[in-house]
Amino acid sequence: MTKSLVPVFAALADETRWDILTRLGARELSASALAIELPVTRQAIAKHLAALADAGLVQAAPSGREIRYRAIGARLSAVAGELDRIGAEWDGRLARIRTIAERL
Amino acid sequence: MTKSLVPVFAALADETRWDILTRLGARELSASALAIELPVTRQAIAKHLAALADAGLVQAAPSGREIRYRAIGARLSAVAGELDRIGAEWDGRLARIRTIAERL
DNA sequence: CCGGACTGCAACCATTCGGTTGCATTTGCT
DNA sequence: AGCAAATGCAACCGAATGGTTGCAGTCCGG
Repeated sequence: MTKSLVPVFAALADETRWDILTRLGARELSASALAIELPVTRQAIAKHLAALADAGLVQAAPSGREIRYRAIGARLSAVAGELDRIGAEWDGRLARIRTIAERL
Repeated sequence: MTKSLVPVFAALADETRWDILTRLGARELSASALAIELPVTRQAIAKHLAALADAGLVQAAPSGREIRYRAIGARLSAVAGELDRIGAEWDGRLARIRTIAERL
């Protein structure tokens, strides 16, 4: 496993996308609704939502003629878990090497 | 606080950079040494290292005429912590809203 | 049933970005 | 001292990316 993670970070590596995410973390909103609050076009937001949905960070909820989105915190936490694991592994290995070096 | 995080994700949003990071997580290496193992130029790697150092994910250790780098796992874990916190917050709020909605 | 609100698709534009080549500079080792 | 190895800087290139405008399609409400 260990499937890339990179696409997720790519999705998170944009200020506008974070703006969208934090709002969706507070309440469900449609693309048009977001377009009113943000300084960009609705189409731009639609693209961002597609990217976020692709990364599993957001979920679409069709409701009548509009589509509301909500942020998936669990996804973010899962990524956090992987990151923490990797970080610990790095520090662990380097510490082990240092120990060996000091023994010489 | 809550300073952007975005630059860090930008640094992590590249496959080559992860390749570099994982190798530096195993052992310290110089830019030239990395250039031998990876399918890109040394200059490209130098740029990546600069970006990673900027994000605090890597630390330079000058040693004679070469500069060895090592991955900073603690930094990654710190970011993981922030992410987890945010994710939990999102799910918390949405759950609270759902509870209120069901009470109607 | 028809008009307005919302979404979807496509072309296009400017900027950023990953990567390369080329050259200058520093620094260690014999 | 002098050569080889390592880094640094700069210009340049193609592809990806965030954003826009414009238009076609869909779907609820009076």
